[in-house]
Amino acid sequence: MHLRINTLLNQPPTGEKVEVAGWIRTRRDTGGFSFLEVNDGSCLANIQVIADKDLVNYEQDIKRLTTGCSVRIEGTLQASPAKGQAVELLAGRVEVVGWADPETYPLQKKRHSFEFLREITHLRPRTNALGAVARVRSRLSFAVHTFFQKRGFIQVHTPIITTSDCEGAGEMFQVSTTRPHGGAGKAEAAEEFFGRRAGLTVSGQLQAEVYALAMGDVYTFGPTFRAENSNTSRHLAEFWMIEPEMAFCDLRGNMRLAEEMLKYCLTDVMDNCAEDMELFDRFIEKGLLEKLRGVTGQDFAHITYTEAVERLQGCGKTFEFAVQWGIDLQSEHERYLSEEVYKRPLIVTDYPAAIKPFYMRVNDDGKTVAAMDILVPGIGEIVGGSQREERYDVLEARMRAAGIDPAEYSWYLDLRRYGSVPHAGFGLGFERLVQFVTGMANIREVIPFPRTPGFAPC
RNA sequence: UCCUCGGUAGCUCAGCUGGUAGAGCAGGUGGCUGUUAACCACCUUGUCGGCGGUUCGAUUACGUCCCGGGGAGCCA
Repeated sequence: MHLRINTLLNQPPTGEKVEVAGWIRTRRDTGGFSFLEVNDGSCLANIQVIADKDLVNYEQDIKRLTTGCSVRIEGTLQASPAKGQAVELLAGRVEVVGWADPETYPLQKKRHSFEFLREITHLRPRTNALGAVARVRSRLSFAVHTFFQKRGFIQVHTPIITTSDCEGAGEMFQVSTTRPHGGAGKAEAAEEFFGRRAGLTVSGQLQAEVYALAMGDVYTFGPTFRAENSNTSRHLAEFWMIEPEMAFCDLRGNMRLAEEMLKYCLTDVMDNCAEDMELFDRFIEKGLLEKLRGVTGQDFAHITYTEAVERLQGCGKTFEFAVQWGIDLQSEHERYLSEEVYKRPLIVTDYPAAIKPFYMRVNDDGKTVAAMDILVPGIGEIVGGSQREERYDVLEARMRAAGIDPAEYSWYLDLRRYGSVPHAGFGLGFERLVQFVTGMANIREVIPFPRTPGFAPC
């Protein structure tokens, strides 16, 4: 039975016989033996293996080992006489499990550009940076669940195939069993598998509300799909979203939860992925750890949309797009506020009703809604949420005003007809969180298999 | 989708005003008693993103399409 390298590296060199299994990163020959750097993905560090020339297969196997070969090695853990590692493995047996022809294997023992690695999506987790991203992503996911579970939230698996659009959330991918050219002019809707138009979910929020109004505090954490033709370093056609929804909760409670959750996740990752975070801090974004500690160490800033507009109009800075009440804040405005004015996460609340979806609760002024966006330096909007409209009449009127047929959403309106309560929730793009935590510039590097317009290789 | 900059060896890039290309790394061979971006010597590698036109001749200038970077819109 082999041991994971991360556990081995944390063991004292007892001289015990152990086995590791992993992939060769580099081989260095020195006179009578070779150094092998073996990585198994359990941690950033490799284990250094000493393979002596007296090993039976030294000439025919070990001296032919190159980057990417898989090996199984039995040996004794010993203290390393040289600097660079505390322990090393003195090999007693080196078995080559799978060769990797160096003439064609694309990965080298040097740095590659992320653009190049994206072309070999299936091999890139074998690199330091992408491996670190994978571990941090996994830990973050765990932290999200831990955070909610500790607070008694119930996880709800909302549907991936849905027939209700979450208005304002972007274009849906259609789900259909009918072939594009096989319709032969028949009534297509009647042939639909679900008897009506269906698509991949753009948000689990509406269904999460269903369970919030039965179970109190719930959350969803699953894949989400947007058929938008957006080509940026912050957008994916398939991404993961975290959406808590709380009954008997207002915007204030919603904001508090979002802030606590972000702080919990950042702290957890810094505590549990120190080695990987060190890599990001050194090579990906200088000052990353300081930035993250700045987020966990102070309260988020708060400003209303109206105050933000006044502030932007009076700041003396000229923007490409003019700032005017009633028009949504542009990226440049959000960046200015979070990066230059506050220099920390900023929560903007109470947006004009006209630019927000129908389900957001109308404030007493009749012009704004109880919405909140959390803007984070470098990423922009990372959280979007609101208190939901719990008043039947107001909600129905808002739906009609938005051109939505209330009959289509009768199930949603029923939640207000029977035992309605004030409730609130938010959506957090998981990949944007991973981006913020790792400092990775492009969102395509923080999801294992990115999907963007024209790109879905495997 | 729009603006903008790019696409040259396996990778990262150089190539002035049109005359079919080069450096580092990687890879191969040999050397080296502890290396860790190993080191030293020698060697190999190209439909110059695709297509079309201009030209005696296009990697270079033109048109178009594809892909990537940066920015914008949409948003998470």
